[in-house]
Amino acid sequence: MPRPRSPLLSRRLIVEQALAIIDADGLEELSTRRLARDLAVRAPSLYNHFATKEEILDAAANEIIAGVDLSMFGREPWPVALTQFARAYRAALVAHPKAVPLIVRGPARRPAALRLAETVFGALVDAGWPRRDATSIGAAMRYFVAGSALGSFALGFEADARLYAEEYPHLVDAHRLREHQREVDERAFGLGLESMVAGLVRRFAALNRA
Amino acid sequence: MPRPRSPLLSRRLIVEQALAIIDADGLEELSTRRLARDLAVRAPSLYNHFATKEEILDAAANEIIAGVDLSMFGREPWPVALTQFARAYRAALVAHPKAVPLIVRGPARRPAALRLAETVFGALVDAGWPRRDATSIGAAMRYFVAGSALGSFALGFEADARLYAEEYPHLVDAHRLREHQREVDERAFGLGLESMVAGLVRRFAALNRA
DNA sequence: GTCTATACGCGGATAGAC
DNA sequence: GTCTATCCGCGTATAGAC
Repeated sequence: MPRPRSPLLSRRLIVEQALAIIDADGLEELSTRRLARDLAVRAPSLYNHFATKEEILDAAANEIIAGVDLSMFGREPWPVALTQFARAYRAALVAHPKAVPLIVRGPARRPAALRLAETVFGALVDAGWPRRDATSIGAAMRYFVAGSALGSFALGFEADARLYAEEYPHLVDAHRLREHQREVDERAFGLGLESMVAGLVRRFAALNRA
Repeated sequence: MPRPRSPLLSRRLIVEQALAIIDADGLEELSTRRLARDLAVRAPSLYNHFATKEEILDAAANEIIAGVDLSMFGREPWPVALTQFARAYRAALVAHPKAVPLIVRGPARRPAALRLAETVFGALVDAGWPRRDATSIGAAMRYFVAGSALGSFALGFEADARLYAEEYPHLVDAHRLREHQREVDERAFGLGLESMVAGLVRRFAALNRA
């Protein structure tokens, strides 16, 4: 098949299909050959739209971050906005759990990720936080959200009860964590998030007393 | 070279070299060929000691977790112990930052990781935390520590000042984050950790008042 | 029972025809 | 702008020397 009348591919089509493959079968299964096959072309054609596979992954990561709701900043008091943001951030990552390793690399030059950083940092500074603390809070949020979305805590344990029974007495019920995976992970995220924000509120008050 | 008099390889040697390669050049560079070359053997020889490459990675992950100090539990009040543990946990992961994706998978059947879970969970329950909350706290700690060790916040930003100047006014100084990477990331971890523990102390007090 | 030699299939990427 | 052909390196698997 020589050059077609109208392009068979586009950056948008490629990114969409890449995300679909990642969501369905994981990052390891995303190969240029597989991606091309699902788009009904040959692998080298992809290189007319992206210089490397890396660029395709970068575009997919930007797409995910672009979906994070940031509208609470400037509309809610900072502790409320921060909590809502963390939940929205986590929701976006959990919607594509197999793509999380991509996002953890940082904003780099991805527009959506830079806009997110700008918004969160700006809102905290506007609320009265020192710039240095605002940076720390933004970073801490990313640590916690990314860590929670990267890998389930509950799924890290085997379903085999005998594994724990003898040697790990406190973990006698650990084999049941998998059954309640969603609930266990969301409860842990909620507890950690609320605790961290409560601690920040205390610190903010102490800061303004001084 | 036929069969040598004494074995050239051992599980310990292989795991040590694997960690050295990961630390030096990253997970992607760890191939069986590279690993074998650095050990002065041929790649297939590795399969006499490990069934798959996956098993080698698993053993490396266990080695890292085995280095986490847990002695503070049962010796310090739980808020102090939890804080010290989180710092020790992070230190172990930061010593092998490129191996963090391995550890985030959870304890599975790795003895050192199971011992860690057993110790942390047991200490919290012994201190008076409900089992469900103790699970959440253990999970939240893992989220935060893994997220912080997985990828630097500071290094996620480019050193190019022009990237931020026009479109992201609040990020005018973001290009300098890289210069102070260690300090920025450690300060953020400390702020998040102290805030979370402070919030947990509050919650614990409320729990015991009820 | 440990290592060597060798082969297979698949990965990312490039050159050049059309 | 997509194709064919091709390169190199990866993990895996098996046969056989000793």
